Amino acid sequence: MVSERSLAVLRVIVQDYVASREPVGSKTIVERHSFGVSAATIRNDMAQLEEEELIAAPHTSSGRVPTDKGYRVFVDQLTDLRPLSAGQRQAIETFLGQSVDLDDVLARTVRLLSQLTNQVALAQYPSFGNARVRHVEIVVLAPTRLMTVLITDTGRVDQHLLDGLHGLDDAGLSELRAAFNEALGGQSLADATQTLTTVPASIAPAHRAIATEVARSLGEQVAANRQDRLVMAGAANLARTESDFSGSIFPVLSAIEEQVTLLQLFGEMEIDDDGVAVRIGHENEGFGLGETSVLASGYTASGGSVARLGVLGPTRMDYSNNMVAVRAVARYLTRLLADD
Amino acid sequence: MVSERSLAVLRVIVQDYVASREPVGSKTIVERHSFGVSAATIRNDMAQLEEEELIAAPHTSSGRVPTDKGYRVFVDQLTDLRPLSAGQRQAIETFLGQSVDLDDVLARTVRLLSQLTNQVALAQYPSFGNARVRHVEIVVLAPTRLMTVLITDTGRVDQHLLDGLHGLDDAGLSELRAAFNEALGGQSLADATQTLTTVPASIAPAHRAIATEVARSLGEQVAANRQDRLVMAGAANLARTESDFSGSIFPVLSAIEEQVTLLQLFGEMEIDDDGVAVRIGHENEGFGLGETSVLASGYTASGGSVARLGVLGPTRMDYSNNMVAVRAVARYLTRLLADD
DNA sequence: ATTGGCAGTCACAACTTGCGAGTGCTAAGC
DNA sequence: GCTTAGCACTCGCAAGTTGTGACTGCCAAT
Repeated sequence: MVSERSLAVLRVIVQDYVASREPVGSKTIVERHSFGVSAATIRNDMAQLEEEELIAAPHTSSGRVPTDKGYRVFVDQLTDLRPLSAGQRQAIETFLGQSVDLDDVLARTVRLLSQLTNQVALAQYPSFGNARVRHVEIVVLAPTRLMTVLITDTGRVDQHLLDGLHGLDDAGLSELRAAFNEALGGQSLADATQTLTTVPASIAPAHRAIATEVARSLGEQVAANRQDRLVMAGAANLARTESDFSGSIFPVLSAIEEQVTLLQLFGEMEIDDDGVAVRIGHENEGFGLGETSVLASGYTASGGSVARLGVLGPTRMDYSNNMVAVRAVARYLTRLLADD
Repeated sequence: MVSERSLAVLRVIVQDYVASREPVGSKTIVERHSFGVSAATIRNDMAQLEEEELIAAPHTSSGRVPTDKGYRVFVDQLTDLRPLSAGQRQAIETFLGQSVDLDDVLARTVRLLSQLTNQVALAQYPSFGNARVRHVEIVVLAPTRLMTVLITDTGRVDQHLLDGLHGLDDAGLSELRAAFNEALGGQSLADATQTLTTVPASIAPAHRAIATEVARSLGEQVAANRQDRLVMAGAANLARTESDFSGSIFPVLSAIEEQVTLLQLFGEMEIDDDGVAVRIGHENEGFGLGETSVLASGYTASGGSVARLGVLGPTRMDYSNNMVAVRAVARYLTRLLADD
């Protein structure tokens, strides 16, 4: 079992190592922190911590470095995150307050978060949730090519191309447009999926084939709401912290370009009430991110749907500070998007 | 003046250096290429090239490396770019052919291009050009918050949020929706800007204030068509080629996150008929990209508007190969987007 | 349980050395 | 006049060497 003081020692080891990037030894600890005991005692505690695999020595007779397990214990012990400074709160409000649309809100959010944390920031687009169909538009791009546009009352807009269609005239187009809008307008997306299949039957035979295609296309758009998109900012911060990665940052950059991977990773993280979830180092091994940690929180969009946002960086990061930033931004975003 | 053979020597120096990343000496040249002369002669030619500042020696008595000026001469001499292999053509077609909408086309394009070149690939969204208004939608997100959506017949969709509005009921909303669609539908964007200002006058006084706001919002959307967006892929390739940059890749990554910068850079590049423009090294100094080269070509979108696409990478890159890839993808994209 | 002391370990930086690649120059050859 | 062989010279780089300093682990004393 690790003593209370040993945990305190772990804490300062993590803090000092994160701050200085250098293995920390017993002597530095007693110098920089007032433990009221001698270096030798600290050494005994460190032996305990090493026994439990919370810290490790990069090479014999050098200072110690936290292991992933050590970071985990450290993070789990963090309970009272101290709030942001007034200036930082101010920055969030002024920066996000000027957004013009959802795209803009999220773009600004990730830029802000990456600046607050000096890490890569990620945000997931909110899913449709219980949105309703606001309007359906069918646009002719070329004689045989159409685009369908689906607008929901949560402000999301989806487009889809259709090609290789024949025999559609202006009258038919009007008929289709009217029929789909009539049938779908105001319906929830869940209902719309059902309704869609019945529309083609009500269309004049001459255009029924096209109607079926359009229905299929819209169906895909409705279905597509689940595979959300992701916005990202601050990838340059990875280059700054490059030396925290054993090899090149190439695999890390590759991994974060794969949005699918990140969405899956986000999806696996369980966020407890109002908090921030943390995945550390090897816990992300399967995603090609074994040397990075991910912090995530959730925000609520106007439709009531919950989406994720967070930061990603080297295992050696300032967890305390970054958790505060992620939580604060998530909360503010929820407030901003709330139906006020 | 540089002799004909000296230029040939420059050519092989560039090729060998790009391939091996090592300064190339006179001996290696005669070994690997059949010039029919001895190393000493090559040395004389190299002295000529050095005189003209086309090559330089990293340190006394080591092989030579092309200067930016050397790359420039090399690129300008490239005339007959040999076409892509059949397999690569096939890859382009199958990969881009499955796209579902414009977002998807461009996302696939940059991914493809970054794979073909092993560099960072960029593509600019086509601007509205001479598009026409297809439909205007006004969506209520919350009692005092609206979203305006503008759809054009080129398939572009723009959204904009409005906040702090009061006194809008369902009837007013219908009136606005009808009035704006009636007034704008089918108009070119240039005309729409004028028309917009006249709409509020036709609205019942109770909603005129809101109508003015909506008109302003739509006006901004029309205006926003000129500041285009950019998509990007393959940033990880920068990490792969990291050693080609003198310091860290941090400044480079920072620079390419600034889309404004890149759009400006693209804007400054003049693309001659059906070709590929190249900016080398220090020519991009002002953009914080003094150690990178940018290749760009243009493609034509359905509206007839021309947008840019290209790749960015370290000065030491395979210009020949990459120019071929950029040109081929640009051409295919134009064909794909053409009204066929 | 805590402490001072001490021997032992090991990474790292500074320095030295030898090697090899490559150049520039000169004088002779075609 | 262009080309060539030969040779002295220059350096970067890798390998080997040494000294230093930071730590640890253990032991005996408090």
